[in-house]
Amino acid sequence: MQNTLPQYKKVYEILRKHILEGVYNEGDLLPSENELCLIHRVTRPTIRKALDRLVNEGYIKKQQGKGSIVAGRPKGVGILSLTGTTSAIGQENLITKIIVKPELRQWDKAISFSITEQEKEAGCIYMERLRFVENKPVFFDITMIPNLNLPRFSSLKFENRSLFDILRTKYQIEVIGGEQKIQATTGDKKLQKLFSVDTGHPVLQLDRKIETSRIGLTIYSQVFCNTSEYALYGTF
Amino acid sequence: MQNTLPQYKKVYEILRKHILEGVYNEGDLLPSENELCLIHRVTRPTIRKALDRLVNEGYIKKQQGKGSIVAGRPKGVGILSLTGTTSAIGQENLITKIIVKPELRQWDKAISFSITEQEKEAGCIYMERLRFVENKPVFFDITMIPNLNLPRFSSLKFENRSLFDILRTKYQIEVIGGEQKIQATTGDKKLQKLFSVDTGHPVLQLDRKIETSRIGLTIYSQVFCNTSEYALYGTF
DNA sequence: AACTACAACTTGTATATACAAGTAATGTTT
DNA sequence: AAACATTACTTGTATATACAAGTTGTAGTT
Repeated sequence: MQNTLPQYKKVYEILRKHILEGVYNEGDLLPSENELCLIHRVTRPTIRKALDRLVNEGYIKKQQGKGSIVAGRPKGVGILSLTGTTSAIGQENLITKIIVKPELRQWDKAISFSITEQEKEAGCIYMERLRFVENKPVFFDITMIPNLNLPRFSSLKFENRSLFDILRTKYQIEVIGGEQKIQATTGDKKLQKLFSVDTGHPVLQLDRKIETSRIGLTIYSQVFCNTSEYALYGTF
Repeated sequence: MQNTLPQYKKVYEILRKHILEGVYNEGDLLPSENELCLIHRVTRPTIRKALDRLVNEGYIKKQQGKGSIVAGRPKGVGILSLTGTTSAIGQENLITKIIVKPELRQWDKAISFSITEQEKEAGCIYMERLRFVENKPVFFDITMIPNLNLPRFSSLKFENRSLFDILRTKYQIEVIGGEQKIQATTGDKKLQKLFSVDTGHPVLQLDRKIETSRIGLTIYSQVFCNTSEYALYGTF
């Protein structure tokens, strides 16, 4: 039997999708909470829980006496404050090429965060992806996930879906926090080739440790960005 | 009669204060939701609303069946999500040298955000500061503030105080949001000299536009970081 | 025409209740 | 002693209800 999502999450997913797909546009009012109750056949506290989350993530703003105003694309979602590359750039502009398909391997020695014994034993699902913005390689992502109870994960298709979308919808795993280090470096030979740049070209490097709602499941990610044409952008 | 805070906010304020003051320490469990109900004489949904906020801001983490675990330090600090350099590094480790004292001048052409007519007319208070971490130059800040009703600003001492502390305490101006661009570059000659690095040394560059609670007052800032020894660190 | 008061909406806060689901310690059986 | 089942906790989800407070349009008054 499939884990059924709680109602408020279902509503959240639907509304979020509708906002992203333009069913509601920036400045529009969502249906009132009472209307949403009727539409989704739940009570107001449940609707409000879904809306709270949309507010938190910047999809809508609420105004007492007026309604829920659609803010458009999520704000505050530059790659700096968020977890995924996709959410930072927007799915439509981002083409992904898998360099290394998800595979089980030992943990890389070069990881800049320390991992637990449990993670070490479980091994690591490793993947490398190169992401293109307007047909130019801009991001190179290395993702490492401990192999803990993620059935059929390696067989999933990542081409143009966000890793975190998949985790959220398929496994009910959500990001609850994390830490990151950021620095300017000169990429190594491999990176220079991937980005088609000269030796000494400055590259942005982000090392991230991303905690999830599943206990013990921490995702490690390393992102390199060629910022010479596309600077990272974010709000706060 | 003073605006009374809603109950869930009162509870939030109390718990937050207790966490910051060490009444509860990192790893401790908060009293259970039912205990908190008795303590604060409210019902569970009210307590849960207060806890939700603490979770959102990273003060606690919840685990079903177990309890609310105190996470300790406030999250979301770190230069990437915050406004000032001081708040990211901590005042005690940061020594500041003024390269260009606050002076009135025309706006720099090189500013990477567009400014309004009003700002242009008012002119710009310009300053440059070099910041040392453990006696090594790590940050170079350029700050530009429109000259709008900030009496005696130029005569203030900035040596070891945060700009934003001064704005808050002297002028009651607070940061309400902003946007930033971040990229990896190779610094120019001037920067290489300031940082004592070779040509081609990668440097992190942040361009920021910081909105304040005073209408029309937007602060523009450019920060260069030599991340070769001190990577920027942040949580989210 | 301009203002006022009201009515009908909206979201915000709070209570009371119920059951589901996860955790941990305890007691029982093997 | 080890494995299992029970129990008493914890947080998670959901409903039903009530009233407060802010917004907006409308009808009535000046």
